[in-house]
Amino acid sequence: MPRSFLVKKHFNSAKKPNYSELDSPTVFISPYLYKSFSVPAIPQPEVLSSVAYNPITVWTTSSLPLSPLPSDLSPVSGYPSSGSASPVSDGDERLHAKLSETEPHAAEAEKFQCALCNKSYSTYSGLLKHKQLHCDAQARKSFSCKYCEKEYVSLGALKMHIRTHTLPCVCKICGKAFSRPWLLQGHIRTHTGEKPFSCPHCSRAFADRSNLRAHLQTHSDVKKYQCKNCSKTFSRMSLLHKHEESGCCVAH
DNA sequence: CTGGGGACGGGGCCC
DNA sequence: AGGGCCCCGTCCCCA
Repeated sequence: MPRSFLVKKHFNSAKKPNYSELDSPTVFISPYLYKSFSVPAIPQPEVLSSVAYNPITVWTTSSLPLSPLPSDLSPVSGYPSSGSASPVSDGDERLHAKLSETEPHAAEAEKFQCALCNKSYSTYSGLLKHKQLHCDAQARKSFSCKYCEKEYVSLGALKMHIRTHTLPCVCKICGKAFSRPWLLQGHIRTHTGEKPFSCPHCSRAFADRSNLRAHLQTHSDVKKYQCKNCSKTFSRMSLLHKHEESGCCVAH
């Protein structure tokens, strides 16, 4: 289940909360976040610099079946290089890697399932965290959000969640508010035009790392998301979903 | 209609 | 424990 399905959505005009109605104190982002204003030139962050990529990667069907991104897209965790037909997050790979090191029984079990909600996790620690944040909360004292119906077993988790309501990080330029400082940082780039994440294959640059990742898919003949029926591939899951819903695949 | 970009949210992990 | 960062995923908009 996509994580974002758990998230409260704002549609159309309602997508943008009326920040003036928020009753919690607003904390303007600290000035250091604006340091980049004086640097219009596009820096190359270490994590996505051209150095981090293979100089030119020709993504062909034979060389990169379904995960045609450079394996070293992110020097932190690496990009999924699995040939699996279904997208596998590098987070999963990290978990699996950790699994093999610390969870000897996980290899056989494959998954750790919550007895209460049946949600599965690839690591025991993941399951534990899930139970702490969600299911065990049902049986223990929980911290309830005053803005919605969500409950958390830890105050920290609740505080983090409440930020999505209070949006304490406010853009000094346009007044738009965000739940987390780094979201504001990304937003500020829309004002400054800063696009630190450059595509190694074309001249495009992006303000958002995730958008660069999606863009990289467009350079691939075989993209990450494949239709099970006609084998056509798509750069984004949403496009695959549209494709499937369009009735292309009769069998579907 | 399709594909791509912009923007943003939450979970997971690390420090 | 809490904050920061990364990643995945989604929605909206536009060409």
